[in-house]
Amino acid sequence: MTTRWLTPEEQRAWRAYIAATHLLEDAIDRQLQQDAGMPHLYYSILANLSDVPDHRLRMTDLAEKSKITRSRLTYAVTRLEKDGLVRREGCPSDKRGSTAVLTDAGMATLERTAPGHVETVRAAVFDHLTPEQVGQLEEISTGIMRALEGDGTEAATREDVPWRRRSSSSSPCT
Amino acid sequence: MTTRWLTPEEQRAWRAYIAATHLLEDAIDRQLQQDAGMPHLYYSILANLSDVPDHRLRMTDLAEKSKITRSRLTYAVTRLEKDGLVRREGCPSDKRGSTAVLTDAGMATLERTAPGHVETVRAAVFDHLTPEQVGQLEEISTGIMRALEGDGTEAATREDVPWRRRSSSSSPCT
DNA sequence: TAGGTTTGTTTCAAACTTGAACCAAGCCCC
DNA sequence: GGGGCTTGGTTCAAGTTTGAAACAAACCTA
Repeated sequence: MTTRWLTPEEQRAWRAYIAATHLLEDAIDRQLQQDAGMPHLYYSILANLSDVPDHRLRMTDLAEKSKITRSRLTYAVTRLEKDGLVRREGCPSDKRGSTAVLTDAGMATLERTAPGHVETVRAAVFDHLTPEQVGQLEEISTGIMRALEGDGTEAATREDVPWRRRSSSSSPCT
Repeated sequence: MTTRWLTPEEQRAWRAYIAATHLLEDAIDRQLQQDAGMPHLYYSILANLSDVPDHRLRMTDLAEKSKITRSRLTYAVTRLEKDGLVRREGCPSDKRGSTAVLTDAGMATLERTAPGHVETVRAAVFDHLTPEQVGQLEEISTGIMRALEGDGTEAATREDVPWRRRSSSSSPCT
């Protein structure tokens, strides 16, 4: 089958998207490194914990929620634990499991640095988007997400796609 | 000044965008690592070279075009040079400068792997976007780009805005 | 034209990411 | 109740990224 190349419009959109993404991640990383002493991903991990009942999550669930590999999360949590922002707890009901818990210091860091982070995101993104565009961004992003995660309703045709990840649901381990 | 938090709609859009971006970069990196033996960024660098007259660009211009730091580019080009896909040439007219040139092998690699890459991008992104959404994606991305390239982290970088790019105007270095 | 500044690029160490290999602990099933 | 498979998580080496510092050539400017 011959390649279906991108149309000129698609190419322009793709290039703009790639460029915007690079610039944005750079800017956010710089700001958070400056103000919170950690890259964006690490901040997101804290945020993801803060955002869940009891501020605790099984490693696998936290990786899933953060859209990163377990290996990467292990490294990140090790660092955050060293900084005292997160603590690991074993899981009594499943001795393989371990649970990441946001500490008070972690919560405090989050609260102290959230305003600056939001301000950066606003300045870079939302301050010049119309409400319609906000909706469009969500829809487009959700579409990409679904295509890559699979939503379970379209099993057979996508079975061969190599990058699909199985979505798991492990126990809360409270 | 009190923080202007994100509205619920903005939050949803932001989270979806972050998630989509992570998943997409992962997927593309995996595909290209598989098929071309290099991460997306390195492929983009080759593509950026292929896309310019003579397939050659001063390091700084290539970094600018690729939206990455010079340091990162130096590392990448060193690796690509080791693989024979790019070659460095000195610049006679400005002895500080060096120029990255796409080799025939680099061009061949690009041609061999482009279809698979496009297919991945299509499957993840464009196959489920309407033409309107493609336009919206471009506009939103362009807006973010503008906000971040104009909003200076430092004055010197801002001087480099299109109308007075000394490197590209003064020394094509052919 | 000597000094200081700017510009183009590289280097270096420390931090981070990757993917495969690994180690337990649960699970299954005869 | 002892294999064999799966799952949760970590480890390890190799590769990549970062930001600051180093360098050298070019550009002032007095």
